[in-house]
Amino acid sequence: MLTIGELSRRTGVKIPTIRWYEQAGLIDEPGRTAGNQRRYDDADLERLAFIRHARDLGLGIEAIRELIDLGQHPDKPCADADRIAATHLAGIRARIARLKRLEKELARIAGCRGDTIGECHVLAALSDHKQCAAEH
Amino acid sequence: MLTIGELSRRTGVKIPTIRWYEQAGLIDEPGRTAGNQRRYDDADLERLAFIRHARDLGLGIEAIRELIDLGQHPDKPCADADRIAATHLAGIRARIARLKRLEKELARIAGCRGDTIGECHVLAALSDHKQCAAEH
DNA sequence: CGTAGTTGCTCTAGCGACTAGAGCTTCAAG
DNA sequence: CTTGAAGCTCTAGTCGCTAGAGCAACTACG
Repeated sequence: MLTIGELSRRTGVKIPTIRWYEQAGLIDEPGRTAGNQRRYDDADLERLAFIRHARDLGLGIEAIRELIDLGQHPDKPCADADRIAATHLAGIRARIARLKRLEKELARIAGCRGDTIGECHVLAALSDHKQCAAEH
Repeated sequence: MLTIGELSRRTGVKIPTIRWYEQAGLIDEPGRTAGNQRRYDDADLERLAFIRHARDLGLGIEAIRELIDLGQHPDKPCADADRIAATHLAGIRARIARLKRLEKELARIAGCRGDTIGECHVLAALSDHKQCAAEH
């Protein structure tokens, strides 16, 4: 039996966040002591580690909820879980592509050789989208 | 003299967002008609285009506020504006690096060859961080 | 058994950067 | 003068937590 503090220490998830996950329905409501304190078991620990890992990989709460639901039904097709991961992967790739465009543009903008704001081309470039090499 | 709707159309910034920028102090409170409606001029248009462009490049509101302040003082050193852009660029590069690590890990995880959830390695990999090739 | 100190509880509010809606007023065209 | 579009303010909601107030319970020591 783990207190919420121990669970937090073992998973690296902060205490208020654990309670928030409970509230959001990602983890089951745990048992309570006579004095109303939460007590967790190893299943809760695993569940929370799963959530933590998925969050670290950037999955959203809704996607995690779906994955947990799937995990409850071992007979459902694996393709469902795969689709969630693949969708998320595509999202990440899109974000990388966009950030790379921004990086290019900003790298071009930064590094002003003027002295004062009046002749600063950082501000000029930000004022005028037409100075950009590409869309972003 | 532009209405808020025209300003919105010309800059691509939605009407509530323009009002929000005003509230946030990024644009000056414009003049009003006798009937209390906002009327903008070309300076407001430029300011908003600047904000829009900086936002598109991913700068935060606080950074934009600083840049606007700098723009009001043409005698200040250009290095200040440059520092903001460079800081932001570094942030973007860090985000790209992190997303690339996630991409690698997810690409490895996705593409399950099992049939049912019970034998799905997507869920297994998410449950167990030790299966990951690297930290993320 | 008493007490002190740590940990837990609930509830509320705040973050960034908007977005959406209700319910009302004003403007511009015919 | 009427109609319909566009404007106004104010409030609340988004996502994924995080922080704080004010209290209750658990644990270790004497």
